[in-house]
Parts: sequence; structure tokens; C-alpha cells
Amino acid sequence: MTNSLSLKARKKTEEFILQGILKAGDKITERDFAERLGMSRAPVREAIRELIGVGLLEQVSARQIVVRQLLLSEVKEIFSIRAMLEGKAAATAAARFRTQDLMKLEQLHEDMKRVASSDDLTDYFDLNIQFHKVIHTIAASPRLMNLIDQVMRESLVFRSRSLADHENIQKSIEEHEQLVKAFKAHDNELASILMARHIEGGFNRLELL
Amino acid sequence: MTNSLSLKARKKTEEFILQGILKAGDKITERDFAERLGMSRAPVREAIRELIGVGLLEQVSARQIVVRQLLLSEVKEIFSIRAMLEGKAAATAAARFRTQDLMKLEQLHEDMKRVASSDDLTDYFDLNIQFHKVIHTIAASPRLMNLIDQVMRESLVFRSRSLADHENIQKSIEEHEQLVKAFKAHDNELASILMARHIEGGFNRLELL
DNA sequence: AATCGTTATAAGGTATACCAAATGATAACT
DNA sequence: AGTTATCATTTGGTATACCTTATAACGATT
Repeated sequence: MTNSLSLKARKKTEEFILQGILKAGDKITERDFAERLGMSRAPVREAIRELIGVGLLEQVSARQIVVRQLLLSEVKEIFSIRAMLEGKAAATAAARFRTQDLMKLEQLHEDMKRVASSDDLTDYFDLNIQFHKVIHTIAASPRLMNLIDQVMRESLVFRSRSLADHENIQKSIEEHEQLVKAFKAHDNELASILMARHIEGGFNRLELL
Repeated sequence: MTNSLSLKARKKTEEFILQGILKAGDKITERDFAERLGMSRAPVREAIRELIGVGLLEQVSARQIVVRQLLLSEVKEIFSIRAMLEGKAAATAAARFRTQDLMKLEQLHEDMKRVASSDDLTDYFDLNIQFHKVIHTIAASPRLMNLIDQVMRESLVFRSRSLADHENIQKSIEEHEQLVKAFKAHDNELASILMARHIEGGFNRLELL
């Protein structure tokens, strides 16, 4: 299933979307992709089905598969749900954080502060994802993590144009700072609220259109 | 995709699981199912992939696909997440309920009270699902509904042996009563809490093992 | 008798071919 | 000129065949 070729097809497609090679609304056909990726339709078909399941692609009619186009209201919905899910993860994690985990989290936080001012923000974005992932992992709820991953993957389409400027990053870093404190205090209530706010803030920081 | 044969294969498999013809841990093979359902491996394969994606089946090793076995801790996790999701749905719905919707909900509630004492509880179960679905629909958040459906589908395996006796049903009906009141009052906070409690209560009413 | 290596078989992964239906272009008609 | 009917082509759905390798049975060796 998650084997070589079909996995490769899926990853490649996600990459295309993230890189903007495939834009929202673009048509997808099994045969075309099979040829482009140098494989047969079977694995491509599987990959496409999976991506439809996840919401990155959409079957708009019987023979029309396109890259998902999100309305503003939908982006808002996604962030609202993410806020809830990651809020819950933060709450659950708060009670479970060990000093070792806290050190890891603080390390990531420090690293982010360090690279925040650089021109290329790739590192910052990677670290940011790691920061959040650590929290999800500590929460130790596979299904919850799954839902979060799923919702985030759906937002791949506009991930690229997220919090770009340094002012927003500064804001985000401050919020992380507060979060770390809440985790240290094992204050699940506070962690949950801060995280939810942090995510909703991320939505407001988006430059939409 | 959601076309005839592969859809039929999926539905049939879900049915088998719900009816207990397929039990947790049972092995699945593409060829066997293809023969049983009188179709080729292609649609069966798709169905199996989808069911793995949803968590009803599980690939335990390279050539081993089995019906998902849930640990108690996992069932607990599922209900905890459901409580959160349906709580959010209830909160969102509370603000949006129109008198017409409320009438529909009350109607369902009355119907449930009526059939609660009958021997065959099939009707009750159906109505219960409808009751909850109405709320999800009013919430008007497709993604949230999606997540709820997904989490619920995963619990298909033990759905059959849920709240069986009449005492539990009475309890559940009382909780619905309170919910309806909260919706009437458009009290989103209360609706959220009541719904979360209602779901967690459902977990406690489960006869596990 | 237990363990390890060999081998036959089964099972998922992939390629290819065919089918039916949706789609879009073209032509016919009003 | 606009609308509708016709038809070729594209496309997803399905069937089938082959490939690779995991799995498990079996036998040889100790």
C-alpha cells in the first residue's frame, strides 16, 4: 500500500502542489501523471485516491479531478478546527511533559529565535513544524495526531504563502515563549487556550489573495 | 472512485464487520474478497485501501491485512475525541438552530422516547444517529462533520454491543432532553458541555469485553 | 527433537488492455 | 446566430496477467 511507487506518486504530487507547479483548480488525469512519473496507472490511481481522501485533490465530476480550491471560509474553518485539535493536544501534553521533553522544546524554541532574522526562512518553517510536532507527540494520542496531520495537509495549498514577514514571526515566537512557560507549569488549561489562540493568530497573519 | 463496484465492496465489508461476520483480527485477502463479492481485485483493492485509511482495517505487515483490533485505551481515546468534536459541533450549532430545526430535533427526541421501551432497538439506534446528525448538519462545518464521521466509523467494530439495556437508554434520553433545552436557549457553552458529557457517558455505558 | 536453510506457494504491487460513459467538438437544424 | 443532436475522443472503472517477495511448510543437519 504505502509501498514504493504509489508512495512516490503521492509524495511527488504533494511536492508539486507545495511548490506551486500544480495550482488550485488544475486538472489531473491518471494517464498524464503515469507518464510524467514514468510508471503505470495503477500506483498513480492509488495515490490520487489517497489525495482525494485527504482533501488535496477533488473529484468535481465523474471524469474531472482537480487540485482542491479552497474558499476563504474554508480556510477559516480549517484553522478553527486546527485550533481546537492542537488546543486539545496541548492540554493533554501539558500534563505529560517531562523535563527531557521540555528541554527539547526549549532547544527548538531557541533555534527558532536564532534563525528568525535570516533571509531564507526555510529553517524557521521546519523548526516551527518540529516545535508543534513535539507537542503532538507528547500528547500521545495517535488519533488526535492523525486528525491534526490530516487537517494540516489539506492546507498545503496555501502553506507556502503563510507568515512571511519578520514582524509576524516575532509575534509567533512570543506566543511560543508563553506556551513553553505553560508547559513548564503543567498548566493544561492555559496551554490549551494559548495554543488555540496561537493557531487562530496564524490565520490572521495569513496573506490571503 | 466512489463508483459502483468499489463502493459496493466497501459497503459490504463494513456490513460484514458491523454484523460480526468479520471479527477483529480476521485476515483479509484481496483475492478472497474479490471472489466472494464476484468482482476483480481492482475495486476490492481500492475498497481495502479506503478502509485502511479510515482505520477499519489494518496492514499489520507487508502481506497481512486484518480487521482492526482496538485496545480499551484506544476506545477511550476515540470517545474522548468524539466528545471534543461533537462538543464543538453542538456549540456551533447552538447559535444557528432555527425553530424549524428545533422542531425536527424535538420530533426525533419524541420518537426515541416512544420506541425506547420496545424489544427491538434498531429503530432507537437509527433515530439516535439521526438526532446527532441533525446537530452536525446545523453546525454547517463540512470538515468537522467529516472528522466526526471518520472517528465514528472507526468504532464500527464495537458499535453493535453499545448501550443495550433500557436503563442506559433512559439515561441517554434524559441527556438528549437537556441538550434540546440548551439548543432552544441558544446556549452554545452549555450545549458544548452537555454534548461532551453525553458522549463520555456513552463510553461508560459500553459493555466492554 | 530442535533449529536452520531451502523451496513452494500465496499475496500484494504493478503493468497493460478493454469497456462504458462523460466530455467536448462538430454538424445539423430551427 | 443560437440551440440541439451526433459522434469521436478522452477518461475513469474494471479485468487480467505477470512480477517480486513475504510466509510458511518441509526437510536436512546437528
